[in-house]
Amino acid sequence: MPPNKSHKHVTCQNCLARKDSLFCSMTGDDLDTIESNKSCSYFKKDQPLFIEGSLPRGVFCINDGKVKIYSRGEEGKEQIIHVATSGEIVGFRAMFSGEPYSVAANTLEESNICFISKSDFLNLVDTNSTLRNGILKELSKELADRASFIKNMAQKSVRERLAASLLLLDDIYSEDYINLSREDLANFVGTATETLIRLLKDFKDEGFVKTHVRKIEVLDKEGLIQLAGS
Amino acid sequence: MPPNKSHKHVTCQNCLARKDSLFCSMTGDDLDTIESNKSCSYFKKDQPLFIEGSLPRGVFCINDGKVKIYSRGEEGKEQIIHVATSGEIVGFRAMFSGEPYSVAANTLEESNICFISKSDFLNLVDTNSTLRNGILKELSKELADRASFIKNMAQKSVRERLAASLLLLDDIYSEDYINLSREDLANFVGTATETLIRLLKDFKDEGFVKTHVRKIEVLDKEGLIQLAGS
DNA sequence: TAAGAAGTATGATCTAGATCATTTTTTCGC
DNA sequence: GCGAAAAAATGATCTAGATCATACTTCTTA
Repeated sequence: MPPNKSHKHVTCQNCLARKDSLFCSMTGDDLDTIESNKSCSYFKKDQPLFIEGSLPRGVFCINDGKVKIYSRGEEGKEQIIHVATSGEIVGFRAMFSGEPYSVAANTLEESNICFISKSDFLNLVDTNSTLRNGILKELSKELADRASFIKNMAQKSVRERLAASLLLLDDIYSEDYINLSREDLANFVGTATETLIRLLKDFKDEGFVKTHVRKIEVLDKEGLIQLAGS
Repeated sequence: MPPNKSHKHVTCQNCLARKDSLFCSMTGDDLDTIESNKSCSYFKKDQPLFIEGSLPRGVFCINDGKVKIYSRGEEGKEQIIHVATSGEIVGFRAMFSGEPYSVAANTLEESNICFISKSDFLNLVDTNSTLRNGILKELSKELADRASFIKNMAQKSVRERLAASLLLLDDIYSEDYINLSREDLANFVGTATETLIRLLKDFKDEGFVKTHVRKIEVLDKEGLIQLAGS
């Protein structure tokens, strides 16, 4: 029986996730404003935060849980762009572009997620230059990440990409085992589910990972780094 | 004989490219500051603006010409992420992230490009909120573009990607024919040069494009849109 | 706790596209 | 304008990985 996360109200002041987030340096006053205007909800597994094409009303702040950011191709196949975890703020890109969401976001597991309205968030960004600089920095880093994502997609084999993805996910899941369905993992790596399953089996046989039913334990980081290449 | 662009000094005030750029709304004072601090140079074809891993000293503002933004894979193969044209400001991502360039930039043809130092640029961003918002918007849009780039890479065939790329480049080269080497085009589409050449031949046979030696004229936009899919 | 559904696994087959080799065309420095 | 070198084109071959079919396992929930 998994620990029941269910709903619990977390105040911004006490939010443990905040220290890892863009809001880490937020001062008393700003924090109070957000705290009194935010709403906090419990999400079950695989619930949408927003869908592709809809208009953003605010940003989501992950207190606890995991969220996949993805885009759906013509035949409905998802490409997962990012897996967000506690402390991350999701959906602020569309806040600035003024355009509808170009991606969708769903919870990957039970999660506690707060919501801050567009106006509250934009006010904050406008008045708090530390936050603003943090956001510029964050956007820039993501842009760099995506450039290398594109390069890997174009030039690396599925085997190499799987190794790189497992390392990345191992970081995101930190002390836990990686907990994604084979299909989600395939959609992150950018391959067919069957291919992913076969390669994962190879990785097991070669001692890089161990599976606990659907969860994946990384055994040999060094080996995977080797395999993933530059 | 191509028109000789060679060096010409352009003032920010008279810069025709500015109206399409992030600097479009810049006011007299800010403009004067930049004008007196910028430097303006003529670049020959295939000269680097900056290389992967080096530290940024400022941003580049394309007055006239084309610049490829790319990243090099293990075996040296380039993945072109973006082709920048007049009015675009190149290299401002790394300005905010505080990290070395994660990509490189080279001219694709003779170009006139101005340089604005890091401190001048950051000052401007800090004091000019219109510019700042423009930059946030621009970063966000690029992030969305790259998400769809990733999806296309993962899910579309080379044929579909070539169609999409030609449409994109046709826009960038606006009134001119697309002018990229087959190798650069292949590195943009994310395929082998031979494969690109073969597919381009198919496109010629099917009447979508016409080639003028190395230059490519798009004949049937609608057809390419059809082919490129969503 | 049983049955259905969803997820995982494996096998067989097929092809888009990479790779290597060679020829032809274009470009560019002298 | 000429010769070398780079770029473009074409042909032959090979394989990573997609797709389709089916079976097995693990979750759900009645």
